[in-house]
Amino acid sequence: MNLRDLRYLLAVVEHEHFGRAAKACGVSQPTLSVQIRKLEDLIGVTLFERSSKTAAPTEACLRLIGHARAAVSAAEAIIATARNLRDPLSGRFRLGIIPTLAPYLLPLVFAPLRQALPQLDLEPWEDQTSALLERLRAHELDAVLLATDEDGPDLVSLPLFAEPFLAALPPDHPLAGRPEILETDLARDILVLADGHCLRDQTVEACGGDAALSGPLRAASLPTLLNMVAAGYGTTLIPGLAAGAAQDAGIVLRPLSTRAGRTVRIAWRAHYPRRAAVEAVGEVIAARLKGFAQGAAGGMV
Amino acid sequence: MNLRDLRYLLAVVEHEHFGRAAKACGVSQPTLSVQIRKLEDLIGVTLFERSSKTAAPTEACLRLIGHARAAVSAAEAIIATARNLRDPLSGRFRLGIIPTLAPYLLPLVFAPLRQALPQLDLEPWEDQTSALLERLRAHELDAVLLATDEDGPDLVSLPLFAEPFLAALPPDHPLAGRPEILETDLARDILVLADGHCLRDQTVEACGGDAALSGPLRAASLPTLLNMVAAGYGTTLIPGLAAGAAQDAGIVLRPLSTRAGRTVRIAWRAHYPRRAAVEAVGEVIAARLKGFAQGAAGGMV
DNA sequence: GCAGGTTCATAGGCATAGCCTATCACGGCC
DNA sequence: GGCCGTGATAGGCTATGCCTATGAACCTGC
Repeated sequence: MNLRDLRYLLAVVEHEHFGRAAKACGVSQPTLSVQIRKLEDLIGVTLFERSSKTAAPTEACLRLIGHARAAVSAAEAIIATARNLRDPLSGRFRLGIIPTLAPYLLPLVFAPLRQALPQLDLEPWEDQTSALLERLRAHELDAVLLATDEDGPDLVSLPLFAEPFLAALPPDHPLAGRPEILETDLARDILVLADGHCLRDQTVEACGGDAALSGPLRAASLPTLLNMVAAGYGTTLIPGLAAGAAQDAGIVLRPLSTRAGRTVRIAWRAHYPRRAAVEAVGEVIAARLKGFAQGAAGGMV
Repeated sequence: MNLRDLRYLLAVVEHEHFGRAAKACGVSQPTLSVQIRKLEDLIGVTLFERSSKTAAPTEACLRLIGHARAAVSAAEAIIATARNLRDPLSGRFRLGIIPTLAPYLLPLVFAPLRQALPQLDLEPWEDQTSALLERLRAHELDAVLLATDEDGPDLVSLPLFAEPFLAALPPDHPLAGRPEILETDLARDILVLADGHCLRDQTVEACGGDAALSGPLRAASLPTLLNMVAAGYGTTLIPGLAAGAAQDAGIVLRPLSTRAGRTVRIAWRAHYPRRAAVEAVGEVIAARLKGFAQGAAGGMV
């Protein structure tokens, strides 16, 4: 059976006349006659009582056309729905973001994204890098924002902006008077995040290995870590976008003499079909953060 | 768009794998790939994210498959419904019957019809010949039972049984003593039905023209006419099947010396597709009435 | 009663859509 | 690097759907 046949059927039911129905369908009358006959043979039911005057739908035909109408309109609904879905810059877009980035980046980019991509229904999802990559590979996310470097050949990514690290010190810390800090000087009393946070590993690496990181404290989140630093438990490195929050907590920030930092990327599956959406989102974020790397040293965005 | 394509689409959604979906559809994998690709081109939406591992439905695809399922199941409903409608001996059957026949014939044939054609949903419709033919031609009836001879080339008919006329007399009528009656002897005080009843015209004709039919009374129905005869207003001819009712009314019945009568036929449109149903109904009625012409002279069925 | 205009059905020819097999291209995995 | 898996592509065949032309049945009007 064919949707075309059902359209023919409905046309003949409507016109009760093969010739006029054929004209309405844009085909010749013989075409319609043959196709209707085939349909009758297929379903084993005579659909029309033909005479030299007219083609009257049989009782059986009238019982069937409800279903025929349903099939045809469902097909039309597919076309109509597809038309709305056609724009890759519209629809749901599930974006994974790491926890050390989300609370500081989202407030900056939410409004610009809404303005630049009004049809895109952005759904942020916050989790650590490995969990995000798992969800991305499972098609549960459309793209992720990461601060790490590699994720495998099945994914591709685009760098968005560079984010410098800053030394975060309690106000009364011995190093607080210096204009810049050397990371290795922090190692003595540095505090880090819990396992799984990429920022933890980057902090450890910047400070020259994990030898000194023996403290019992592993902050579950960056805000907690900032509070601990403010309370004088130790020092840490923070990503530049968190500078505002750190200063609000009463923490002294100093640039690193090495200018160490991390690069934030947007990553997605290599086969993901809405690449245009990913790139548009990335572009808006990159534009909003343009020049951030320079300005961030002063603690501003 | 084609229902086949939608079936392919649903199969790939279900299996998330072109090869297995192809096997499920009974076609080759390239066939499926090409058709899905065409569908994507047609609706302008990427339906699957292909990789070397699997074919994952896109968000847009998942929004569309509801409609696709609706279309496919509507098509299947057509097939299923058609299967039930396929038997011409099932379904509604609207049978028109003339008023001088309906009340006497229906009680005889209703049970046999129910038994012989249990799937046939018989709907009797009582009206005079011309109205019945009009409804029949308008496809509002499937067949009609008539006692006249001709109805035009667009209709065909089949004789079912012969029904003799009987002379109906008040018990105290001068002719009541005779064993048989000559129709022309009835003409003096004969009563007839209202215009439109075929029995009226047949009575007039049997009694030798309308010369004597000057009475003001034109009974609207046969039971009324019987009551008038029983009350001594005059005589009449009745169809054999009404013998029982006439005797119950206290009327004397006598055979006609000419053995005049009428033939009851079933008629239907020449193009009517359920000829088998018409013939089956006719056959049951004819079988029930077999031998009636002989027995009817004695007032029995 | 027969010509002319309906109706739908049929026949023959043509284009193409759909299918198959064979093969390619890519990626993952020993 | 070879091997298996995935889906995509190419070429050839067939069936199907379409057209025009024609036929058969029927009505209508002269």
